[in-house]
Amino acid sequence: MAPTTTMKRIAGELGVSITTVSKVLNNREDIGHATRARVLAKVAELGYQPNAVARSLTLRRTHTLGIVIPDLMHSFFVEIVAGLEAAVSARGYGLLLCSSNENAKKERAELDMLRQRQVDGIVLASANASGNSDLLRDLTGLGIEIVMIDRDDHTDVRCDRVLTDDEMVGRLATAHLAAQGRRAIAHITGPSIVHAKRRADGYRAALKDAGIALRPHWMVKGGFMESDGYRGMKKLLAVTPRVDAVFASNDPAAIGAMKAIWEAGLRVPENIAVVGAGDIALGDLLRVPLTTVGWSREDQGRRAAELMLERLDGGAAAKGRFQRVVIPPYLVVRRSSGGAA
Amino acid sequence: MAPTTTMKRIAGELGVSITTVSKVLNNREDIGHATRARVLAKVAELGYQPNAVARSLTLRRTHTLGIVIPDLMHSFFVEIVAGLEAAVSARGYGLLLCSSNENAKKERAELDMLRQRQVDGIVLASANASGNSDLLRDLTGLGIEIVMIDRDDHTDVRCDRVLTDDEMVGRLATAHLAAQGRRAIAHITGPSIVHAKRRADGYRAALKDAGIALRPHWMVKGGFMESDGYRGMKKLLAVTPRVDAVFASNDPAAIGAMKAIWEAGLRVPENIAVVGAGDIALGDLLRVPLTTVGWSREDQGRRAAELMLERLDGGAAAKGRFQRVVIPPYLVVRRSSGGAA
DNA sequence: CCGGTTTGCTTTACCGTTAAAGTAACTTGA
DNA sequence: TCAAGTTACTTTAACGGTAAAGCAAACCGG
Repeated sequence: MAPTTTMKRIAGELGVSITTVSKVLNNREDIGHATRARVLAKVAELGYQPNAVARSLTLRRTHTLGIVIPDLMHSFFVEIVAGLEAAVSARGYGLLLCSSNENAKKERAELDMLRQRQVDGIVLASANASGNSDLLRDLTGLGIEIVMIDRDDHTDVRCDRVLTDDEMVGRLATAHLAAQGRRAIAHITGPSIVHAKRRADGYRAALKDAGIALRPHWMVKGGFMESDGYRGMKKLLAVTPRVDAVFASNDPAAIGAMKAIWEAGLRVPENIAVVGAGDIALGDLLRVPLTTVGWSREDQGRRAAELMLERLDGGAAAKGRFQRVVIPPYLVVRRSSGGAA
Repeated sequence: MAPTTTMKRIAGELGVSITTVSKVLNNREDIGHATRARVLAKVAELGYQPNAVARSLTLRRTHTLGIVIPDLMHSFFVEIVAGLEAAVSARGYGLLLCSSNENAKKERAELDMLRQRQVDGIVLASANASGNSDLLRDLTGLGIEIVMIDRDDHTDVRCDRVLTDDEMVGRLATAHLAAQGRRAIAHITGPSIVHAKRRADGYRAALKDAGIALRPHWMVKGGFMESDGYRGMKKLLAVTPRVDAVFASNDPAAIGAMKAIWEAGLRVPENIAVVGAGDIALGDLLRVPLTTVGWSREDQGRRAAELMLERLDGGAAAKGRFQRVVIPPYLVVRRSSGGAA
């Protein structure tokens, strides 16, 4: 194994002190022209690379961030990670990737791991921060910056947040269906988290704006899984008069709903129009391409990175109030809502 | 900002030496029962967490691995990362995620970054290791273990490899088409890398096994992108007598091929059967579900992790010859090949 | 030509941890 | 009863780097 090139070695071979080498590498003023040149030559000759671990220890900055997401198999989070990674690596930061597997205990373990590794900051896309806000407060107390993705609760954790406007998601989806002339617009709700509740709020608000009275049984309890949408739609199909449109709380649920509709011998969008939310990848390659409301996850990741880096590297000016950045949702019209080619 | 709890602080409050605390935490034998209990109590009281950076510096082990992939937006690599992350975090290792964006220069930069951060090992899913095998040799020379994913070239880099059997991929796809009674089976090749060449070898071998003579023009140059498949199929549609099946070198190319077929007013699989390779996510939600040959990327990531950890933590026994682990491919029959429901 | 400043370097200390060597006090065994 | 362990610690040094203080030699103005 090749001997590692350290500043000590460079200093030794040149007959100067280690500090001199350090100063050259950090562009300090008080080193003479000749010495600087000699050191630089040696550095190039030996291919010296600084040891980031040692550097981190003295500087008390690792230039490393942690990202904790609930599930690596979900394209949703991966897109956030992609946006984050790009922004973060461009600024010379490393990114420690952690998956909590939707499990609060594993999340705790990952957060502890990140703490021990002395990361400068953590971006948290928590499925379930609920149990862990004590830990999060500890972390901020230790000077670890936190940016939360898609979480508007746990307001006792002092951090920036990057989220979408979930009420607008529900509004856009529902208003679009109303604009297509649908009048019996149902909603398969999500799980009991703020996001889903706000989407339902948007649904109700858009119905009202369209002058449609919300009928009983139009809102059925669902969830964020395909099977939830399937079950929810089964229930809706029993409602008379039959609904002519449904807004599912996310895309997987919408896909489940379409399956239930087809099973019942009905057609999408002719009999029932369907709109989802989330704009998942390949959504346009489905048997019936799915109309959905999305927002840029890459932006979400990128903005999270920017907030974080601003706090870490920005001047004192950056240390102001914690921010809530909202990524605006957009409507993607495809065949399932009967709205486009 | 809360004061960080260090061993020094614990030692101070207890009136013992730092080493004593260290020994307790590392379960050394030579500490008395009473002292051990006092230290442990203090550790619990102050919620002490070891500083991994300092630990890494003395131990010369960071318990951190790097993973370098070409593209985070491609589900293929993400699945590998998922398998890797699970295995690695279960063993207490951290994972630094890097994307090379299919760019040899960025890859170099990321590898340098990982070297400076003193990672114990690097898992490399290189789109283009070509230019960087010098760097890779440097890294192994420094004692950084490397595991290459899906790469069988650069044999001068001493490392383990986890790959699939690409010839078998081509064989399975082609033999399946032959088994469906197709006789004019074309192939849209991939880019000029070993993988693609081996898939083409498998294609030729399976044709031979089926007693089909390979006709000129049946093999057209393609690539791994949807547009490559589209263009390749356009060319194939001009061949007479018309082919009745096509094996595309990967799934995106197969999707492109299907689009070209539909544009020509033909049907899949009735007129032309299509098989891809890779088994990308959501492949079964396509307008015509795609028959494909896949292999478990999670396994690939997991096996990479196992090889790596075995080398890092395993006894001397593990330091033997470098291994080539082959992940077996499997056939997924869906509608596009006319083979299933 | 002498006190003070500037220039260009070195010395010392520290970041938080572990390993190796050192050392008292307390057993042993013959 | 005393040399030779054994037990339970402490001291010292090191990992690779940075920051602060120190210090000679050259330079400068009056």
